[in-house]
Amino acid sequence: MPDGWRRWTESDKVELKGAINVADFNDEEKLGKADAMVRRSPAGAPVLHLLRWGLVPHRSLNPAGGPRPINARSETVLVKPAFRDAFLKRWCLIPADGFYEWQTQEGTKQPFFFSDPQGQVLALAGLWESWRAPDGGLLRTCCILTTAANAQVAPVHDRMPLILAPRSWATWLAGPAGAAQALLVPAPVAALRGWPVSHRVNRVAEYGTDLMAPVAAG
DNA sequence: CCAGACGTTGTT
DNA sequence: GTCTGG
DNA sequence: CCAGACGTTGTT
DNA sequence: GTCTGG
Repeated sequence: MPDGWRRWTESDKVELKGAINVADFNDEEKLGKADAMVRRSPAGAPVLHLLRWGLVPHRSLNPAGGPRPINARSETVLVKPAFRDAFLKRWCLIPADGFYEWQTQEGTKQPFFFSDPQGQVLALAGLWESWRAPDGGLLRTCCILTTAANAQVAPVHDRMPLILAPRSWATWLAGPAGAAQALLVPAPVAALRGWPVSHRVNRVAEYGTDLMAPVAAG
């Protein structure tokens, strides 16, 4: 592992909240001073840094008003103006205990939580942008890449985050010009486990690891 | 050329 | 900024 | 994605 | 029904 790197630790897991949740990533009190994401530094060495959830394009006039996409399709990221520049220059890894997907069943939506079978924190492939505020401050934002669901997630939903195994982290952060293109694929089938969770997860105000707890479906 | 959009998920 | 649509 | 709102006046 | 906010 290169200088400046470290694996996600248990404290990361605690501080970084459970899974992808917009409210969490935008709530500075909940995030505290935790560094939420790994990104590549200008010098090339990966560093931990806080990025805010929801990509604000560099050209944005009003970050509060315009779209702030939280997902970018890996299949089209290179040809979409909104993502192309970030895809070519600004990569990050976004730690998450897991992610939620919703299964549509006869008019209802059942949320599921997916995570690493050994409970390790996942690294999601992300892009980031830097936006210069009128007062001179920088707003750094990010989004994740999505890909087709693997065989485990597919029964629930046809899309899922792009998950990178530790051995691929360096390649991703080195940039998609090279082998990173090959990383834009669904996770291996054995890489995830999933179960139904409470509908409480639907409320962005709800927060905490208890949202990941298994419940009976329905 | 200019004007206007620029993203994803989902789909009863 | 850069792409698409007209 | 889901939850929750769904308005107007005036001002810069 | 459709839009915005999180």
